[in-house]
Amino acid sequence: MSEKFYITTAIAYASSKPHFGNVYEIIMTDAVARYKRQRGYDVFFCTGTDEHGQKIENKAAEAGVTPKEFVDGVAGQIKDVWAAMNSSHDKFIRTTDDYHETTIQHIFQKLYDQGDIYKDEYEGWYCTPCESFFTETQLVDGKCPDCGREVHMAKEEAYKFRMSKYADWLLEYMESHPGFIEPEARQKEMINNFLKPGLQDLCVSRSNFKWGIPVPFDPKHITYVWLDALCNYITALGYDPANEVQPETFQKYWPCDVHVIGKDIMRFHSIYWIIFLKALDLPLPKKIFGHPWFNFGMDKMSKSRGNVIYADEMAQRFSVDGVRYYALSEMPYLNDGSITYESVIGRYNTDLANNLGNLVNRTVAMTKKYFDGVIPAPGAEEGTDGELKEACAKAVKDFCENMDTFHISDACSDVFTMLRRANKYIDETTPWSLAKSEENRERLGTVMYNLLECIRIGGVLLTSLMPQTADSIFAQIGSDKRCFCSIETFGGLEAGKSVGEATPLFSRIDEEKMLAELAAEREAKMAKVAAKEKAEAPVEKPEGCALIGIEDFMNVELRTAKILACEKVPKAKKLLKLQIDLGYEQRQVVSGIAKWYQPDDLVGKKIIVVANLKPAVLCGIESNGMILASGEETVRVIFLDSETPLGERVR
RNA sequence: CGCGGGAUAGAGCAGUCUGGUAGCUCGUCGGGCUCAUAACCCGGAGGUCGUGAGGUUCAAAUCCCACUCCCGCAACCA
Repeated sequence: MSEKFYITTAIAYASSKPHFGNVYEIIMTDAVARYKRQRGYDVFFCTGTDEHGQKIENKAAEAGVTPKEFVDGVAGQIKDVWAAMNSSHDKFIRTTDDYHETTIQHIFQKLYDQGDIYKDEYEGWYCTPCESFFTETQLVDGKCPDCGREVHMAKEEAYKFRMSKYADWLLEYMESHPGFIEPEARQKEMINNFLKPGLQDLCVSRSNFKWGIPVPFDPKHITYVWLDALCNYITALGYDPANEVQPETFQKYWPCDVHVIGKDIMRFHSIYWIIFLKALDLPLPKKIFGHPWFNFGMDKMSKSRGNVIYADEMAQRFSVDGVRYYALSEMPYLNDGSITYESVIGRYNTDLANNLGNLVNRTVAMTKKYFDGVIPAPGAEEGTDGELKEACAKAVKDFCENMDTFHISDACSDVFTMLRRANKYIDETTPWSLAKSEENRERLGTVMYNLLECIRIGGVLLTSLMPQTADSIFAQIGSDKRCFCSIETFGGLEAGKSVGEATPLFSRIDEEKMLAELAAEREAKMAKVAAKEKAEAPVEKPEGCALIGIEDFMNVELRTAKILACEKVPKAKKLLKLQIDLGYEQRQVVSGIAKWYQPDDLVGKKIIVVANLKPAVLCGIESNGMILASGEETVRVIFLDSETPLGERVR
């Protein structure tokens, strides 16, 4: 019986259609899954959608549909994009699937019964009109990020998971299991940033919105995202703590061999997920791989920049395999990759059309021409035949090593190095010269055979990266020997069979022309976005706050002050540390305006401060007050006339 | 002094663990070939290997030390 291999992607959040950056994960995971299948593993490849949460609830409300209707639509789009990328997943789980919801309730109950989950209070900033809690960092100017109104400290009952109980065990586990998280640097990040400082208990329920899985014994609460979402990896296999015996699928495939995730959610997988599993007394996944992201040129992709690239739209231009190959070959192992149309077209033309496509085309065409399309039997080894064979053997070996360690772009280049060697081999052997005299017939046959065999080996390797292209290669060289076992030694291709039609695999792209088209399209998109913004801008009247009496206002003690000294807070990106003079006393204030003001430019300026604000500590530095400033995207401090006396009350 | 990764030709990267001629892809310039998709093959130019006339060594991109700058993670707009 063959060895199993369970591989997952993170489930995609069903709030909007995924763009090219989001699609890398499914392509990469699919490539690994296909590769493992080829190597004879019994693979289970799972992906899906995360469909609960407040953001979806809000988006649905905006769209005027129920949350379920909303996620049905987006999940459909996501499935379509996955299909457009030719994903071969075995399972697509949705967190709104009934078996998942039931099981999550059982899991919640079990963890509660055994004391890992306990009832507590959640404390945070609460916006009453929005019925929402926010963390410190979510607030915008100390106000509700959604409606801009005042928030206040409030408590709400909530269920928490006792992470602290498992913290020591996990630290010990991570430190004794190098390679558990890859790339290795990410494991260090987790240990140093989260485990060593100590773990906070995690809030696992919410009661301020409804769209989620109800807590079974306390239905006014719903299960908060991470417990719900992460458990998809086991519910998808049929796990349920209520089962006497777990189903065969679960027994067979769990534990997971690798969770492929984006580096941004590493923390949830490597800490919370592992602890949940420990609490459920289940075996741990063998590996978590955190991949980087694609940026557009130097920028993050965003709608307002007009640079969002959708994979399915790209596929219309560059074909599915063009997109797959680009993503796989261009993404670095550790750091973020960058996508530009120049590089997409470059990869496509150089590697796919010229190196691969043209090699197949010229080889098949010559086989047709010189041997009537029948694959000749090879004769004695001569000249650089040995070098070609060595190049093939090396490619197979390197490719496997790189695929096994998720160095996908290196694996890509292993194949193309071999193909380049084959092109060179044609030049070395000059089949067209050999074809001129009958006495070279056997040599010519050997050369053609070697080329076709080399292409076949390439086809086997490319099967996981570019499935459709591989199909086409095998059709053209007239072989269906596609298993890995057939390329362990050179010479698996069967002589005597007929090659197929020589059809170009990838037709070259006119770079200038396409870039012009793309530029025009982008401009149109930008114009649309700009027009939309313009149309919306004047309408955008702030909601404002509730009316207050003069006494409320007078509770805020605003006073004039002068900046005596100012410096950057060393380790902070956004903070400036100011020494201010109120006339009657001097104080230190920390303000998040470093992005807009140079420290020297502020010294001597007069400003307004909130003088009776409770002290706070930011980045380890105490702040006693707040400087008045306006704006969000661009912040402008409110400066006073230089004649203004210090310490005056502002009203 | 929060933790980690990095700086190598115009661009993107390998080489660093295990010191010993600086390499690959793209681009560029020149040549070759004509089977093929103006493709393919060969050659040239282009590098103080971030800085320190630092340290160790017969020998340093590689090991050690100091510094500068970038990036990731964390923290942070009172």
